[in-house]
Amino acid sequence: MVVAGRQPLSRRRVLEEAVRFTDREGLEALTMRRLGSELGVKAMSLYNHVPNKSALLDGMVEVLLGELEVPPETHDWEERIKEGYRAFRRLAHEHPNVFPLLVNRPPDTMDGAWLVEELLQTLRRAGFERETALHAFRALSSYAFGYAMAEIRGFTLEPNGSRLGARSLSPAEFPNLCELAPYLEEVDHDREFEFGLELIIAGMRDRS
Amino acid sequence: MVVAGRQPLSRRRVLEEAVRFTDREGLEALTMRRLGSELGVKAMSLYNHVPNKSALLDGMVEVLLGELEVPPETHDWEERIKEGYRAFRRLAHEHPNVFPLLVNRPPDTMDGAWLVEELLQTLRRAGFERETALHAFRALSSYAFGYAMAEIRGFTLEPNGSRLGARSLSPAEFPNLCELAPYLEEVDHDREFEFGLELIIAGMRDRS
DNA sequence: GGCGAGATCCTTACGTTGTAAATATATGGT
DNA sequence: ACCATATATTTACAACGTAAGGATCTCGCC
Repeated sequence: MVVAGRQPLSRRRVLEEAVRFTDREGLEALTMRRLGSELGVKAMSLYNHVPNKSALLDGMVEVLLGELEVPPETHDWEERIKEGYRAFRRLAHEHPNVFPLLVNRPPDTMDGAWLVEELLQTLRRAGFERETALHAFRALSSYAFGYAMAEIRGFTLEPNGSRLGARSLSPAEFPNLCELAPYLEEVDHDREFEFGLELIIAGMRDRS
Repeated sequence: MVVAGRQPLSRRRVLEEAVRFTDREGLEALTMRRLGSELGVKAMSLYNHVPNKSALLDGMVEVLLGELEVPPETHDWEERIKEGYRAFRRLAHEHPNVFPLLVNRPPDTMDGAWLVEELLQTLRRAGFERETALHAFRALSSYAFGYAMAEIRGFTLEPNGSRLGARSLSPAEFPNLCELAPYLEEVDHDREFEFGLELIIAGMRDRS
């Protein structure tokens, strides 16, 4: 007799739990044993649904990109482009510990391809020619990815460590940095992201 | 009597060998034992010069940024900005296996701060006000970092896997992507990077 | 109802990893 | 010559990914 028979494990359930768990505990806490126990199962059981850990991580990226919302068509190409990258950045906010997996594993899923297709189409319809559209697309993508990663892990170039926090730099040597120090932490990232997006699109406007 | 007494190990020597080794063999091949043996020493000896592996990686980032060439002043702010980010991107090319460490460990070194200071100064002198300069700086940095990472590890959004290489997408569903498929691989990245840089700077030009 | 096959899960075990602890060796100042 | 300090080694441990083999569950078919 079954009380509340544990619903059978499946690839999807494993992947989704992996994402949930990683959101909660961080990537380096994600081990096969830990994930197994989270699902009420021993580590080796996971190998029935996933060939190895690397494939597990791939699958998590798949789940991540599955949540990507491709924006509906609009008459305004600029707004559509922006919406697309906003949705991309939103992924980083919703899954800050999973998003960085994109660094090591460019996706193999259709979900990412859909967004790309829509963005490229939007650019082509806006009048950009083939290669210009590709270059612009990649500029925007690099920016959006770089910015989202910076929000999660810190800006790569800025000294934000404890040892060298901007307030310990001598204002004589680093006047501009020190002048900005108070702002560095409390910037409204939504606005800042929009600023950069607008910057690039303004540059494109000149060309179309 | 000393034949060719092994020069004494030191933090610098450890870090530099770690970078050299990682350049050659990749990040996941870098283990304490392996690095030790590369230096003619057992793993535990390294702990005399580095408190743990995480600190070793931090040190490698330090070495990486130490190679950053801050461009000399010019009268042309646009050119100076470009030179700065070119130098940053060059790091990725010279140490493709070390550069990605920047993702997890924003630097604690002065070397990075120098570039930031120079870039901010250049922007201020070009007439941008404080916060605009910061936003623009971050837009450029995000772009440059995102692009460099994409060169190393693949563009995050583009389907470039084996399963889903662009040529296996149906042209009916993905006309724009398929149309571009032949170009995706053989783009001149130098040119493309410059294109994006110019795009952002053009956007800034409108504002100053 | 019962049986057999395939899917699912568990146990055990192995090699590797980072690193703590204790020990040994070399070096340099007095 | 001697000792303090810095450096190197040995040994050991817990945690990791996962191979191999055995146990158990599930479900279609007689």
